[in-house]
Amino acid sequence: MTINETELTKQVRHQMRVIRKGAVELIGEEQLEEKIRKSIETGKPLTIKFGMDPSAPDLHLGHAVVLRKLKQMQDLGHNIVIIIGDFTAKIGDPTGRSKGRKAMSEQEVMLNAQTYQEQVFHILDKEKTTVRFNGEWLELLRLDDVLRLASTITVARMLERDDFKKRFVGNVPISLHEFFYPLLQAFDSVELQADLELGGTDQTFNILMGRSLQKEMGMESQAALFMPILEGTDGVEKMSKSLGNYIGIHEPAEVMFRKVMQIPDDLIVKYFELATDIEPEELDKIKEELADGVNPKESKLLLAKMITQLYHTEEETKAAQEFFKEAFTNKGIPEKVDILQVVLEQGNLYDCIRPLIQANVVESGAALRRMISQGGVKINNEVVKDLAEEVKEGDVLKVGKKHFVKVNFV
RNA sequence: GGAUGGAUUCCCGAGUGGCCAAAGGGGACAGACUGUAAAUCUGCUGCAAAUUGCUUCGGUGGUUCGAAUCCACCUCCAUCCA
Repeated sequence: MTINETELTKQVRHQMRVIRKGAVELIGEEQLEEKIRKSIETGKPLTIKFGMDPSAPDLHLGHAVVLRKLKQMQDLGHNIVIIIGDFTAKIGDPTGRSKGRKAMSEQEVMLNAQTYQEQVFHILDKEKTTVRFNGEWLELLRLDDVLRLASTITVARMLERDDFKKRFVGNVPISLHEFFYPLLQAFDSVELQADLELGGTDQTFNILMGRSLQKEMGMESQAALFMPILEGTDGVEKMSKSLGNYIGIHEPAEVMFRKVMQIPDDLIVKYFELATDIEPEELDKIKEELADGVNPKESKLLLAKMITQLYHTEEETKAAQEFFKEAFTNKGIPEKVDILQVVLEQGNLYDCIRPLIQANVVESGAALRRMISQGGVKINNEVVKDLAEEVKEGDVLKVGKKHFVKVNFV
């Protein structure tokens, strides 16, 4: 297949534009352009690396920012390689950590990797994605290989890393083996001969290490593309499961919708940019409206709808919106609520304690008592005063702000 | 290897024999106000069918009527010296 120069240049430009869109930074831009040109000429796709730490198997919108970008590259015909860091999980990524992380068991890692893959393919095309475990090659390294790796970087350079520096200055322990995390994951790039690696800006150090290590090993350096970090629902910290400020991509539509509605107003635009496929013109319109003092709730409703719809069907999304409206705007009882099975003929709230704990509605009986004493528990929209309160078949309990359950005696 | 300081509840941190389920702050949660936003105010924050009982202050054992607090040993961390 021959292709003329003008057409080639056009295609290269197109690809570069797709790649750059929404990214914070692209390092090795000319090299990448050259690689893409070659790829089009030879018909050989680029190898694009994305590393995943199997400690957090629940994917959320923060991960989705990068994954959606990968999908776009996949659509351009490139080869996505997901590296599951089963071996590096033994160290634990020190990124953003203020203390060391406990090593995970092999079983845990495998289980997480499994869950992770299932979720990744909600976004990525399974056929065009390769999944590899870095234990495959890292386990084969000999001590002299490891020493050679370690010799490519100095302690001073390592300590430039923000998280290490903070810990060092703050007298928080840094184990020597943690220094190997960036090195080993850089070695993954060497092994794959990656052309491009993607990650959040928090991965800057790690990914750049891949570049320098490849060069050290006499191969062409990968380009590095950094995507912005998405803040969680608290609007301050990076979205993460452990901070509890995340919106999981597999969460039920109602939960997803509610959580999006919860984000601070000044994050609305960023969420549109990073978590939806909104057209630039439409986003401009929203920005204008926000500036004109239109109630941000309106744009947020649109945002919630768009995000929910990316991961759920249209009906589910609609139902989620109805649920939100009824439960929160109207402070009523939504139509669709979870069923709480209580193994008894009839009873009172005491009998519901165990089932409620099991259903993860409350943490403990004490927590339920606390909420009752503060007026946070309702039966059929009536505030409950104490635990002896009668509960009848079909009653709807509202516990706290967001839990609705219908009681079903069995 | 030596010297010193340290480990407290989700996090930070006070507590050095009983008044300690443990100050204060952060976070989380609940209520008011709202747009389930933000800000603010109030409450609340080990468990248990609960004026009481049970389990918690790095681990184990001890002293004592009584231990987060005293003693012994152990584990881990930091700082300084080598």
